[in-house]
Amino acid sequence: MPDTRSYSISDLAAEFGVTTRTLRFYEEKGFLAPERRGRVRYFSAADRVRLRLILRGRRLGLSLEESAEIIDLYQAPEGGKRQLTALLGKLAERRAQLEKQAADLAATLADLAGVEDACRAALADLNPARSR
Amino acid sequence: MPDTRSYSISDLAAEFGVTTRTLRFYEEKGFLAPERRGRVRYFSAADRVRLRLILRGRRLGLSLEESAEIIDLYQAPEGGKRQLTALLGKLAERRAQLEKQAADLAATLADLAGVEDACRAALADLNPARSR
DNA sequence: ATGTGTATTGACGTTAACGTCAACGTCATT
DNA sequence: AATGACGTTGACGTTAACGTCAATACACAT
Repeated sequence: MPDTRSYSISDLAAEFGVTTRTLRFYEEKGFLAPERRGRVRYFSAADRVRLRLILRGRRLGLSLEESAEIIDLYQAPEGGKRQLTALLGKLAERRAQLEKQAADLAATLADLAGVEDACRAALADLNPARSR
Repeated sequence: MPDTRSYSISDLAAEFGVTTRTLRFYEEKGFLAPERRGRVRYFSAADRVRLRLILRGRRLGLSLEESAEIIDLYQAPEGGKRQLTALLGKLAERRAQLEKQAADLAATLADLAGVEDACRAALADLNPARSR
């Protein structure tokens, strides 16, 4: 069974720690497309996954546009040689960017680790009794 | 010699690929504090390093405030036990956030790698002659 | 003296990503 | 019939991080 359950707007909002306004905004901008019965929104499991990915992108500092573009790549292994080659190009671009970001991240973490060490050393110096 | 050279605003802008407006904005907000002779700005090597760190933070999706806070941590291993402990707390927070980001990044890269594989497979399928 | 280049300070404009109302409908309870 | 809980659509407000002028200053070369 393909998980036929649906989620209300406040279900999803609560689960992911965003406001309903955010979800309506995402729909308005085309980043989400929940089913509509009357005016009411019903989010599917697929919508939920998509939201999760969008928020992951957000935590990475990507714009909603960028997140959406990447997510669309996930669904795209179709088309002729031309399309596939173009897709590979886009993937390479993204990968390069994300890998640069990973490098920046590693550098920052290393810097913080350095400070943390110095900090512990200073603390130990300050209280030589119970070192460790 | 402690690298006594100084940089003009457009020097730095060109080197880091930002506009002079950006640098003035950073000063206005207190993220940079170049020397002033008359009205003209002279950026030191230290200013340059700080800018580099700010931009690194920016690439990570941090706000300027956040970058500045982190950078200030770098200069902070001073003060009494109370200060040091507080600093360690902040460092732990930051590290947690950045490590979550690293996880998100890894997941995204893995997803992209999956698409890339599928894409290559599709291409190979499409042209069985010269595989590899 | 006139231009050319680089610097400055306002000051208003812009975009993304929502926040914050207001005004309203619907359904289940009380 | 009224109260709440949840949903809806506008529509205007907000913040960060600059962009985009305009007007001005200063140094130097022609």
